[in-house]
Amino acid sequence: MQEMMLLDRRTKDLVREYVPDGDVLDSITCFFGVFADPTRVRMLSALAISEMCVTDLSRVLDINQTTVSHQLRLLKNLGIVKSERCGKIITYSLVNDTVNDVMLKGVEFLGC
Amino acid sequence: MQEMMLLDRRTKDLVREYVPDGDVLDSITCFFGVFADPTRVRMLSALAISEMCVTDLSRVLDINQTTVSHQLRLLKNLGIVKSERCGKIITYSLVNDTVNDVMLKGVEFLGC
DNA sequence: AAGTCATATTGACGCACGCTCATATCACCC
DNA sequence: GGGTGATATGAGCGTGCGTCAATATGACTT
Repeated sequence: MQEMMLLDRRTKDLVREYVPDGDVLDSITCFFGVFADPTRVRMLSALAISEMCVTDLSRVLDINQTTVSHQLRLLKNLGIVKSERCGKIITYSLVNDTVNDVMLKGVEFLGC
Repeated sequence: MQEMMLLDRRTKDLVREYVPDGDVLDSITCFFGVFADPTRVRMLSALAISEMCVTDLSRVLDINQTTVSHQLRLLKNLGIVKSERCGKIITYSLVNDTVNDVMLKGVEFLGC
């Protein structure tokens, strides 16, 4: 009935200090979950090229308008995209470049 | 019955050229999906501190051994972690630093 | 005010995924 | 070979989530 760990005390302390948990962990998983869906990745990649309105996104990517609207609201709530109304057209764009950097980091790892 | 797009032809071409699809898109979403789960993020954060065996990971993070083993297999299949057997102990570690970089990029965006 | 286009909302459905339990395999030591 | 600790596997379960259809709201034009 052994219950020793191979880990030394110092490593254990580092783990307890640096491994995220609670709200921080939630934020992290939630953030990366954004890029775990093909529809959102395509939308964000498109927005990285140019700001766009809902209808154009829907047409150029061939995704249902309802779905695009749905996902844009989600992305906006997470502070990843912003919107600007101009008459009846609402244009969406990335809040900043960090989001695109993250995607590129992923592509870098994948080597494609 | 309008069906004009606001997008110019050039932007449309860029979208068709640069927005990922097919296998590349699958790889991307699959990769980021790894970080969309709290258990995996905790495991990877721990492995970023030090290589570890299954049991230690399980104990130091308070996660069922079975769950740890399942997730490690998944991470190994994706080329994110590697393992080295030494007797009956199998030590797992990150394949390279890029994975940790990705997590840090996420944290950078979140500002926490 | 009516018509049309742009966008948003709601609800229902289906599916993928992570967790857990039970069990199996593997390696070491006496 | 039997016992024990370490790791892996497989099946079942619950649930969260993305999509779509239908509908609603909003804004402009004539």
